[in-house]
This record gives sequence, structure tokens and C-alpha cells, in this order.
Amino acid sequence: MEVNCLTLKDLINPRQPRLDFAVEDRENAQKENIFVDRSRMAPKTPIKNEPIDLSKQKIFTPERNPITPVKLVDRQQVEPWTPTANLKMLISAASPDIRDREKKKGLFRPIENKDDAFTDSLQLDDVGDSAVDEFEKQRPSRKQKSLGLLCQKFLARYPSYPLSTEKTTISLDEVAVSLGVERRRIYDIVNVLESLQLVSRVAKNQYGWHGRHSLPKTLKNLQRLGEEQKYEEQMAYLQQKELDLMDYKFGERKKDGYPDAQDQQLLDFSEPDYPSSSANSRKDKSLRIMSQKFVMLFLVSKTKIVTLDVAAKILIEESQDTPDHSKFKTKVRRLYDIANVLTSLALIKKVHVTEERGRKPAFKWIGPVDFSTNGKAACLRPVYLGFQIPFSGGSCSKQKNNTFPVIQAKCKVRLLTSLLEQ
DNA sequence: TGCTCCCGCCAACGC
DNA sequence: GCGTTGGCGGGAGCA
Repeated sequence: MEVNCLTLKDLINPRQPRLDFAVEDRENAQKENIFVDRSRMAPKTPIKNEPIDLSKQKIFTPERNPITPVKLVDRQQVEPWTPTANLKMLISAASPDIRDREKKKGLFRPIENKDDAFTDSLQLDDVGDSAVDEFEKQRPSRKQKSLGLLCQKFLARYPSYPLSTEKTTISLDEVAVSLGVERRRIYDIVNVLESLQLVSRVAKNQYGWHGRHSLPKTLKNLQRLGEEQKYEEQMAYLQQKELDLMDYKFGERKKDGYPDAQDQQLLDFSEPDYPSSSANSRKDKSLRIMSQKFVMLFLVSKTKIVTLDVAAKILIEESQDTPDHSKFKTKVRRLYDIANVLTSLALIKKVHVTEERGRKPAFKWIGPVDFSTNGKAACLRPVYLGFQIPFSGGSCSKQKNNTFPVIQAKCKVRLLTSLLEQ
């Protein structure tokens, strides 16, 4: 297993860049109008309050010394600008078309002519159609740049089941450079992986890789949480509501079936009782939490199929009284991000469900479903809005006013922060 | 045309 | 103050 992993690692080793990565790197460099030369990148800077001993710098490693990685942009500026750099930047800023043509030219400009950038930039129209076609062929497609594929490359770097003795540290910056993407994209992946306890944050810019050892345990706990949140009922409720809405739209309003104001209140995800918390705080909307809730939906679903719109509606923490389409769209975007990572982990796969209103995108759970393992599952300690729910011996469903789904909505989840600590 | 989701801006956060 | 983190939505690729 380890050997395989090393082989895959070798494939994406930055020292032996594959063509597609090299192209991406060059493209990114062009986007930023900054010359990139990895061999000349500035060394990582130590933490500010630590004295720098240059004589020892060569033996610094991330493990030995926590480091503050230098932002890519900062590193790139180590390379002095050429006399034509400012001109190139101005040209680039002036027109996206010109910028695109510059990219195309950059791909095919012979290395020995790199100093002729100024001349080239004045002869933009000389780029023939064949070169453009060639560029189109070589330019990575949208699929090649997808988060799912990126996640696969990311996962290929690390063993699924690492030995307990080996400690793998992930440097976000190194991974980003190695995979030729912005660090922002790595955050997306890492957040979802962290939600499943495959990785955990150990320091700034540093994550520890745990692999899939504890995945069944994590899923089991998520399933239990999902059951306690009564997500299955919520999904059924939303599906029924939609059916009723169809009836209302195209037929007579059903007296018993149409969701009235009282029903609407049942799905009020706002938190009026907890003023200390901010319903819209950054953490509340975290991709981690969203990812965990998304997984919960699958785990509690009998069909193991979750449509994106139902998931989005459940995950939207605002009142359903004022449906906000943009909020819904945003949530769906994030769900696609999460779904891409979960797909790479072979936990879900894309399907479509046909409902009365038409074909809908959905995802089907293809990961493990039976978590009746011999080991005792770790007990999650979700923190709810500033206080902890007693999780062993007590549960969310035992809280006061346990009336579904109002209390479920109030029992917002601050999740899984310490599974691995236990 | 609608679905899908890349991309990067920019604000919150934390040291 | 500055680097890190990540929410967010525009808009382009794709089916």
C-alpha cells in the first residue's frame, strides 16, 4: 500500500512536473503577471517572534520548526521585475483578450526567446489560428481543473490507511504549489476532509493526515446525530411540502396538505432563544459543518439519495418564511463543492431523480452503511451555541421543549471538533 | 438554457 | 498590522 502511494506521490512530485501541472503553473503565473521560478523561491520565514539563525536555516523542517509560509505572491516578487514587466502588466490589465493572447503566446514562446517579451507583445496579431487551436487543446478543461479531480490528486499523496507510527504533516502551501493551484482551493478540500476527521489542523497552515481509519466511527456518529436532528423527517417534510405546493399551484389548494403559517414556523431555523450566538456568524456557515450535515442527510435517508435542493433547504439556517433565492443558490454552490470532495472519497456519486417537477440533480450514498463495528464509537461532543450538550446519557432530543422540528432547528450543530482527541 | 462549479475578492479571524 | 482562513457570488464552461 505504501509503495503504491509513493508511486502516486512521485507522479505529482513537483520536481518532475507533468505537463498539465506545468501548464497550469505557467497560466497562474501569467494571471498574476508575475514570473515564477520555484528554484528561486524565498525560504519559508520562521515565526515572527522566533529569532532567525541563518546559519541553521538549512536544517529547518516544518516538523521541527513551525513556519509561516510566505504567500505565493510574496515569494514571486523575489524575482526582480524585468524592464518590460510593467508594460506587460499594463497590457494585461487593459484587455482580457490581450491577456488571453499573452497566455497563449507564453505557452509557445521558445525559452530562448523569453527576453523578447517586449517584441512579442508588439506582435500579438502574429499568433496564428493553429497556435490558438493548439493552445485550446493544451489548456486544461474545466473538468481537469475541477475540485473533484484536484481532491483525487490530493488524496493520492497520502495513504488511505497510514501506519499508526507514521505521522504525516500536510503543509497547505506546499500542496498548493505542488498541485499548481491557489491555496484557497486546498482549503475547500481540507475543510471537507476535516469534517470527516481524515485530517486535523495542527498548526497554522499545517494539517495532520489521519486517513480513513476512523471514518466508520465518524460516520456512525454523524448518523446518530442526524437521527437526533430528525433530518429524515425534515427531508420527508420538505418533499411533501413541495408536492403540496405543486398541488396548490396546478390544482385546488388542499386544506390539510398545504403548509400553512404554523407549518412554516416548524422549519424556522433561526435561533431566537440564543442571543449570544450569531445566527449568521462565519463559523455557522462553515463548509465543515455544512459537509457534516450533508453527510448526515445521506446517513439517515432510507433511499440514501439526497437531492441538492432539499439538502440546501435544510442547510439554510434562515427562516423559510422569506425564501431568498440567492441564499439558496449560494448554498447549492457550496454543496457542489462538498459533493465533489465526497465523490472523490467514493462516498457519494452523482445521480438524478425524476420528480413531478422534472429531473433533479441528486447524490447517492455509496460509502459504508453498516457501522456496527466492534469498537465503541467515540462520543461526539458537539457544542451548541456556547454550551455543550451532554452527549452520553443525554441527547439533543432530550432537551427541553423537544418538539420536532423546532427544537431540532435550534439544536444547531457545532460539530466534531474533537473526535480524534478522544 | 439551466446546471455546474471555478475563481478570486475581500472580510473575519487570530497571532 | 499582517498573514491566514474561508464565505461568497459572478460568470463561464458544459451538457
